[in-house]
Amino acid sequence: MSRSRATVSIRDVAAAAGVSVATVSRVLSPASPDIPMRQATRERVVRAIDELGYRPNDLARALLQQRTSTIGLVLPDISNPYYPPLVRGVEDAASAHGYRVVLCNTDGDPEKIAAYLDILVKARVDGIVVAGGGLPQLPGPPLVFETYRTKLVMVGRHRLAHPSVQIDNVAATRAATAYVVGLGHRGIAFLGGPASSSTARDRLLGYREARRDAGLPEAGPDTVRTGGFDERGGYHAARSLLGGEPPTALVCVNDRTALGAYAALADAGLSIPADVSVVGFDDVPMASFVRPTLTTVAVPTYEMGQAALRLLRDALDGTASTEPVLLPTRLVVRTSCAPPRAAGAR
Amino acid sequence: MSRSRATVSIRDVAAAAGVSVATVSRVLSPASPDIPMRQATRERVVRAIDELGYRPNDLARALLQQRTSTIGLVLPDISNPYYPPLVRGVEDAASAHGYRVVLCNTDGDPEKIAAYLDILVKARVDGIVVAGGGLPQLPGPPLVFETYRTKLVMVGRHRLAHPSVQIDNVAATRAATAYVVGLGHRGIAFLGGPASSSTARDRLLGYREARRDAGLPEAGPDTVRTGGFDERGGYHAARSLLGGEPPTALVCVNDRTALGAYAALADAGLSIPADVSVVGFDDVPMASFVRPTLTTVAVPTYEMGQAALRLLRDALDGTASTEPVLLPTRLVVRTSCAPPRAAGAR
DNA sequence: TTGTAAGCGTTATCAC
DNA sequence: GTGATAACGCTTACAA
Repeated sequence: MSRSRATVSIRDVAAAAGVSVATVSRVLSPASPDIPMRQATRERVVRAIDELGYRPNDLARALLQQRTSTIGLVLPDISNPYYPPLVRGVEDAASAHGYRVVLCNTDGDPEKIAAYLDILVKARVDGIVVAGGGLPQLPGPPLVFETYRTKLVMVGRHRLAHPSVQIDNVAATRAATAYVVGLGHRGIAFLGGPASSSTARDRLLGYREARRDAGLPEAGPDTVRTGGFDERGGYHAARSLLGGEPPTALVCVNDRTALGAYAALADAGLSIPADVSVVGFDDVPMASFVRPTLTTVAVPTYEMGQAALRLLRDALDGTASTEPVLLPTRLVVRTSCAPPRAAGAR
Repeated sequence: MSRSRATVSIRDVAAAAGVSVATVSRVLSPASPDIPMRQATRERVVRAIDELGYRPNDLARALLQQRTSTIGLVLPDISNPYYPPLVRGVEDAASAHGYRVVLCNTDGDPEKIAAYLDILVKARVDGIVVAGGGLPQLPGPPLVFETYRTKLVMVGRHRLAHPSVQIDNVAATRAATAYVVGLGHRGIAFLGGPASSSTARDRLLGYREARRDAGLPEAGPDTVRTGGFDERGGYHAARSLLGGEPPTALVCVNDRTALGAYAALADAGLSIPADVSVVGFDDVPMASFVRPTLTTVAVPTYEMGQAALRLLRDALDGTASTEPVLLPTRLVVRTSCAPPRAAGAR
């Protein structure tokens, strides 16, 4: 009555049911069905819980059990359309196994990354999924994670001894490029992606390898335009390429870049695929709704998220390998590519 | 040495520094600078912290202080491109004020919503931001939130006595429709949005009001096509509309729907805006990169996220009003609208 | 079948 | 200036 404690705790339930806190705890325990208890007691406790609207405090439980059932998800920017499916993959798998997900947008900024990792360790998350890189730049060996038994799983390329989910960017881009080569293209440019990104570097490498496979000359600066990862970057990269003799095909570092190129091509009065063929990467939802529909490499982003959480659970069980898990990509042929106007001309 | 405790705790630091745990706590306290302490002591503690790689346990702190510095963010689906900017708005503001964000995708499913709210209460989050509705369908009065002093803030329309951030969907769609009316259009259809969504209903209402303003006949089923909120929904809605006498302008419930309509129009050999004008809603990033660029209503999504977190902080301070905070929208005129081919014909 | 009590890692209130 | 110690809300031996 006087000075009632703020919220409802297990003690209030115990008092209301006329039992000890241990008994209440037993009713709430996951092993409850196996715990011998008088039926009447159990019912009294359940009733008290209902009436008081009691919700057990997970903090206290976590403190005792040394696990929070919480994981951190660290990525550059959820606004990048590449990430939402990944996030859902992680979250769906996480919630299916009783984990909560703390979202951390870092913009790829090493300082923000470091700050978030610190926060997550202090929150004693059971594990952390890191997508989009940025970790290798961390100062010093991250033994903090060992100290607090925080498991790390990476999505994408990295140089650390942690489990990871990846795709073969080199092979996928090589195959995508080979596809336009097979269509008869020779003037093939590569568009977008900052050199600072290992993903972009891998895709560029795949493009170079495909050129070599096809006996095309080494790609020079005239056929490779680096830039951003987004529509704007693709737009400007494509524009700058259209100045000289325009290529007949564009291999883009990702779909956003490709969609930016679509806009640049339209503005230049060039038609896809009659004048220029375009290939993307990622297969974002828009890829099948632009016209012409975009031929692109489908990345199993959602599945990568799921796989990352599975790896995290394995790591928590002590049964995780640091051997990267490679998920398959697939070239989705749609309508943005066609043979060049005058195949073989020149 | 023997049976060393698993992780490093404040006690280990105290032992290493040869002080009491209270002293370590004082060094770590936010008020540390104001606490009188011998410089040498402080230094010894700091050194011990560094050497042991100690990170204070936020759970223990939270348990004691009755606040977790964590908030829940409940929304239908992060994969819906409308949400990422909102999420970033919330998260940026949250992290700026020391809050962690737990992400909860519900697919709008009442059961998932209820389950997540329960989880969040058990996690003793300080507050919850609910976007995308679905709450009113919860069974019974949510007095659990009162019991555990969990503050709720809504983004979008709702019928609950909680603070909220909203936009005026009716007025915005009315203005957008008035814009195409002003261009001379009379055959104006409304596309997409399930009737179950209050947002969709509001936008439809705005469309109807604009028709009335313009002296157009009440919209019948032939001019209103409900459906999904996404590209697919827009595509099919537009297709079904193109059967009879096609409208000269399409007012779409959102940009995804509009982009779906773009595809349907292209497939039907109709050109935008020569044959049909299109207006969207939301101003997602793609809107300025499709060709023709999409005329649409810009929604300050990121700012809404920020505002939601501000409201949550106000609520935690006890200084929040349940009066909805209305953020302004803006019609962004681009190139998807033009006067109808034969203005006034018929 | 149920209760008592120790302890998870902190902070805050007293003493000294 | 610094140190004991009692909470915070729970789970889990161990007793009864």
